[in-house]
Amino acid sequence: MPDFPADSRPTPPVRYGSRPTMKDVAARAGVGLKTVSRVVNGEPGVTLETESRVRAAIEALGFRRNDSARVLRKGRTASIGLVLEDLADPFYSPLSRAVEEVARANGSLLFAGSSAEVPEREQELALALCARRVDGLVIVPASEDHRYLEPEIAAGVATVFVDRPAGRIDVDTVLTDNAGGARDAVAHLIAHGHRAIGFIGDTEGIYTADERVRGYHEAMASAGLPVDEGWVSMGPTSPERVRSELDRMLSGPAPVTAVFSGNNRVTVTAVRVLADRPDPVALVGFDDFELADLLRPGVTVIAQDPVRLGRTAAELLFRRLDGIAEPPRRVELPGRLVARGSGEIPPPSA
Amino acid sequence: MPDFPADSRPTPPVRYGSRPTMKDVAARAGVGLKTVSRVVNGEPGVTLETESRVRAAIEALGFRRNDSARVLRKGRTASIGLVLEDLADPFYSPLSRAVEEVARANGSLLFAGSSAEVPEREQELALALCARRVDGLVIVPASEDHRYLEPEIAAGVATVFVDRPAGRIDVDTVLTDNAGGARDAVAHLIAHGHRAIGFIGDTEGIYTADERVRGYHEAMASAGLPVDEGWVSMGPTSPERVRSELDRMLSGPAPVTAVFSGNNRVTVTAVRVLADRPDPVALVGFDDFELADLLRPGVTVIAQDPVRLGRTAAELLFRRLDGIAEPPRRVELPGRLVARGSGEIPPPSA
DNA sequence: TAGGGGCTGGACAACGTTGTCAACAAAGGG
DNA sequence: CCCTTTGTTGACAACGTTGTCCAGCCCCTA
Repeated sequence: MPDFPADSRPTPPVRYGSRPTMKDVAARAGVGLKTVSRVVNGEPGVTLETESRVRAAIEALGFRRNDSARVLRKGRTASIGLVLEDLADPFYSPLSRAVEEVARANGSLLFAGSSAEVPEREQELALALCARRVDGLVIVPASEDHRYLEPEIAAGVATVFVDRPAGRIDVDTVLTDNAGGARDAVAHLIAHGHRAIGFIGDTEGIYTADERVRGYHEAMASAGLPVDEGWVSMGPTSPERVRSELDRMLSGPAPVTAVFSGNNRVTVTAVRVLADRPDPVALVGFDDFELADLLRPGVTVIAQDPVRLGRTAAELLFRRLDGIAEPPRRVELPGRLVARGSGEIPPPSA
Repeated sequence: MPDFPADSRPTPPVRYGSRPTMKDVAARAGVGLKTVSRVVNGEPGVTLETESRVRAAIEALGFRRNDSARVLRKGRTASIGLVLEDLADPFYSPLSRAVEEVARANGSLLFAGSSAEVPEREQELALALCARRVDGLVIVPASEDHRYLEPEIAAGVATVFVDRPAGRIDVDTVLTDNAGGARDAVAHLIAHGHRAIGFIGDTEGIYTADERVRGYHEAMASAGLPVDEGWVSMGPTSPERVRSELDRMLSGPAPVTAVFSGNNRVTVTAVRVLADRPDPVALVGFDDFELADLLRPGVTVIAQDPVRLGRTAAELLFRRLDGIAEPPRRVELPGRLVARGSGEIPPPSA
């Protein structure tokens, strides 16, 4: 029941392919542009009667506010970017979900992208996100030098690194205590009687890989155990490499009796390889994975908490966006040893 | 070696907190606004000498083009949106990675969001993405009525549904042949001698769940087998429910000798439950999962191809954006039965 | 009934970019 | 030597929204 003659002004036709704007809505409702804006944004100062007329026009035209224009005007985009190694990696996908959850709670949308462990791609992605003027960035770095982010950070893009630290810039960082977890893993094997323990890790230069091998060496050293040079292998986590390295370690001149695997992909391959062997070999893996408890024996792991990692990082980010100005923080979350059987296999001689 | 006196005009200071614009760059380089735009976009018609002066200014100021403004001007955002049930679900994360990969190949960024199976949240997310003026949407629907998308689609937002069809609108869709896969699964169990086969599926109303239970009934019917009313259970995939339903089916008055589980979460719980039983129970699951081959017995599954699902959907979307105008297409990808042992266990009596 | 105060509504500029168009200089042809 | 052509450059409007500010209007009071 419109209280004005419905046909007193021509209603513009719904144009396909080009969207109606506030101007169109205003024309159709017979009000000013700003009044439409007020209705759309729930601002006060519009009579109920005017508001309902505007709402009817919005409905009729299928109007939806253009947030690009809004962003341009307001400065804030209410979106954050996430750059990680691989969206599909079972370790990172709960992390991204946690980031998304926090973003949602703060009214933000999430841009997500995978670097595929290629430094140039990380940079390309991060800068593309900055060009979109994301309010903040959560980054699992693949590169070693992040000075390229300095202008962005100076311009106010809140930035938090997760899982691995940033290179050559000082920013908020959320990490797991990788070296500590590795020490625990190796100490666990030593406690079960092992002396010859192999380590198969990810490519050298990746922070987590380096920290874990460091923890391995520390644990061996503090137990007074020598490390044979063939016991440590760093490289790509491809099944082929892991398989051949494992075979080498288990059958070389100084064979290992236990294996510490440096991440979940390595662990999975290791489980496969070890299952083919006649004698059981002790195994502890870094990173938990689904069904680890269902295997026989269950796989003992150092479990990180990817959800907490992501949540902590995102919360830190939004605290920055709320204007908290503290020096960059470095949060380190503990790993947790979950004993399931594979790590408690004694050495053959014992 | 600038060929103009470096101090002939005052260089504006780098303002922190607010970013330099093309205007700033132009002022610093002593050129017009449009010339900066040309350099930034690699348009022809700029002398090498002018270009280098502009580049120097860009470098010095840390300028990065504001893509929000660009989007506003150009209309296309070079970004697409992905709405799915759960970013962290091991089934959907390879799908999202595949979508991301195709987006990247087409020069687009990806907005990702989880609906958590809540219809309102799906709609809220999809419309928020439309307000950001994404060029297209890939949606794994959680709701039953998608007419709310009609104005968006009319306005040119390319839209593709994956894994589940859209409700009450006619759009491009990419699905797995769920009923067919379910028929294969049940037929496989029947071929191994089973007559009493239970089905535990996801909540009724979810398309894939309904299709799979339909396939189950079809396979039983076409083998001339009756279905006891206690053999079919639909509901949430929580471990508690799955456990109690399984226990009920296996020990009731008409106990089943084999189980067909309706998705990977159900399957995982089923494996756990069945591992606790003294006698082996045959099991086939819908959806493959990592390590299914490592369990003893290996778990027989109907494998979908989430990567292909995602890739196909995204490619369809970009084909639409390239202006292909065909009626909406419905692509159905086959499932593949992977026999690993658990499905080949004979019934106890045999 | 005139004047003042509180609401409501609209005109206008600005956000940073790109498309259009015209100005200008240098080069070439008659 | 002038006119045309080619190539380089910049002024200006427009994209759709929001913030500022001012003009009416209504109601109340004196």
